[in-house]
Amino acid sequence: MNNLQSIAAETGYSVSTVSRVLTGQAEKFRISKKAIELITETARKCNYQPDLVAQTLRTKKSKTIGLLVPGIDNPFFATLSGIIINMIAAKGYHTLLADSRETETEEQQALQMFIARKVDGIISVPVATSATYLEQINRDIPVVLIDRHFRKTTLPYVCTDNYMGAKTATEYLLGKGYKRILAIQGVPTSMPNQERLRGFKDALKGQTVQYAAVGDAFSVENGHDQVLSVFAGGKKQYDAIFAFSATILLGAIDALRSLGLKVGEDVGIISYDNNGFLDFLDPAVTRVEQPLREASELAVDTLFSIMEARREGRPDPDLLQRLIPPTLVVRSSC
Amino acid sequence: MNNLQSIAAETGYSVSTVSRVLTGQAEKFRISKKAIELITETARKCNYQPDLVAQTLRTKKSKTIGLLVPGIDNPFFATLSGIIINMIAAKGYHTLLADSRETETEEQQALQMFIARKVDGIISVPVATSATYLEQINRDIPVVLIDRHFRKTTLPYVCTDNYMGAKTATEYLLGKGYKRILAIQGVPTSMPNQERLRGFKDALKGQTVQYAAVGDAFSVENGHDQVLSVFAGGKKQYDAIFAFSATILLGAIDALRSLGLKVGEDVGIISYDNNGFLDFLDPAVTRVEQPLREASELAVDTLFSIMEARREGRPDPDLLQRLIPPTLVVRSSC
DNA sequence: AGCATTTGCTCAATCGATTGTGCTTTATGG
DNA sequence: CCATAAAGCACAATCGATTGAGCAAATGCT
Repeated sequence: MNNLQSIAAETGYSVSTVSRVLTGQAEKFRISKKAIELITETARKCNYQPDLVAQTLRTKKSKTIGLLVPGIDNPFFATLSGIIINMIAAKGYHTLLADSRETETEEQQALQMFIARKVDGIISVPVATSATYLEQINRDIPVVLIDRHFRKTTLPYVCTDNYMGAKTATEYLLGKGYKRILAIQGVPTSMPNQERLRGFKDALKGQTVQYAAVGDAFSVENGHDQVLSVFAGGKKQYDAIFAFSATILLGAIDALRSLGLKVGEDVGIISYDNNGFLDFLDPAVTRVEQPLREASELAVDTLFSIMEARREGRPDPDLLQRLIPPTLVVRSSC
Repeated sequence: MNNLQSIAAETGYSVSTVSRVLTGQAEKFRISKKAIELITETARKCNYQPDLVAQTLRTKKSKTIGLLVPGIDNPFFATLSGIIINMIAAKGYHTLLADSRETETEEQQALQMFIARKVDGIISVPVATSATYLEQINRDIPVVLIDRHFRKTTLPYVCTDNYMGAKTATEYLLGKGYKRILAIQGVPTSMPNQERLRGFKDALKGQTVQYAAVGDAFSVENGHDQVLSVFAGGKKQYDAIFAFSATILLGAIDALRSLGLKVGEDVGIISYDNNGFLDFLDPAVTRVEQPLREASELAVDTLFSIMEARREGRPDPDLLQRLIPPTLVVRSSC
């Protein structure tokens, strides 16, 4: 055993005294210097580590954050998770990571699990189409959304301005003189996708440009399949492609090559997402980069400030619902 | 409230009876059909969810696995984590993810945390140079190593055969007629790196080939810096480069380009790691791919079978220490 | 000396589950 | 009709911490 009881027995003090010493409440309860020293020392030499489970049960604080993403196998979310996990660790908290795999039921299960495990806060890339469930959870456990949000919600979120990003990208294509533009989109129900689509279409308003938007997933296959079916028969239907994610981009490039079309020459291409690899493709891919680190930091800080406010009985800080502007990184693919 | 007590009050039965019914031990304790139905029904309509923290405290089983990687921001480990997390989820378990950031102290802290949180098992990509600490933990909590292992250890592990992979890659380069080969390595203390280096050197034994191994991290910067300093002054010191990871590869390519050297023509290049992007570089990169999914599956299954054996008081199953052979994926970069 | 205060600690309840033991009540057998 | 067994459930301890309340001894004050 290595618990309060054993230390109490060892030192001759009671469990409560030991507890108060080791939680730093010694002076508040007027524990003698002698007791403090003896207890601290025995704890050290026994290498005592408090049982976090018991602590959680008693205090209702687990020092754990639940992180929920829709697909950890997607490099975008893997990167995002990595950043967030390290920021959480820097605050002395731990992370329970769950993957909803783009499905609402798995999302709900994960959230239930978070609750049952008494996480102190939740950071989520939501999949559901309605905010109500998360808003309800937020009454008990602070929730901050990242990357995706709901149109009207009382939940705080930090996303990048997908509308603006897509609009900028599209306008860039127009400025380059492209006249027939194909957008390949990701999950249509997700807010980033909807916003990118809106930005794409708005940029094209009033322009004499042929365009279309196809696709349904942030995946390599989707990019591949859409290009194959749209360019079927070797017709050069479009002179530019706007890929809504790097994964889509890869699939699209692959398909273009298999059709014998030269990327950047026959078909200009522009992408969304950050990915170090994009600079190493030939041609290097012009893209809309999202400030992931900044967004993550804002989200994590917001979550912790809400947690702190609630701990102290204060009202939640001002509702943060921020759209961070992305950056157009110009290379040579269009 | 939404606990056993409230359901007990609601139904008029005692907490213990409710517990036994809801944990499926009804017949074992001869609970009447009437009681079973009433309790099950009330639990359902109250949407009762057992408190996993309390359950863990009492049973010492958390249904949680601790996953420890040395750098979640590295795409390789991000992918690996993603695969493992989903496999763990499929078994009905949850994942606590920690990042040791290649440092032994952070690794130890994470492991301490796993213990304090009563994880049922640990999957780790170890950073420490000695196995003793992990072996000690393994006496209480099953530990399975993945990707990295220790030379002599009683711990089960699933790694890819890095020696063979590097040897094969190097022999491939030799077969192509390269005479001056530069290896850029990653973390020198890590077993995969040591094995790759060994394979590299063994392949060169008895060959009239000039070679060197430089570098110290699985990072883009390392690849970049090593190439710059080795090729300093525009001299074409080596006609081929063996990058020990995809990240190193990127840095190297970047540096080569900045020096005006054509990848694949002036300098042949071969890499380690799987990464979908490698096929899209120009030229597509010849590489040693590791069967990550297979390795993960083996590791997870092994962990769970050990957990099961111990639960039932059986001895651990046969010690699994497997090196899975990697695959050489031939493209056009050398 | 006598009372109040401070010091230094212990007791015991509590969080929400699980589980060994034991107590009624009803059924069974002879 | 009584003994025994089985059925059906409740009691209370337990996991390892935290925490409000309270008690005895030491000290201060007049």
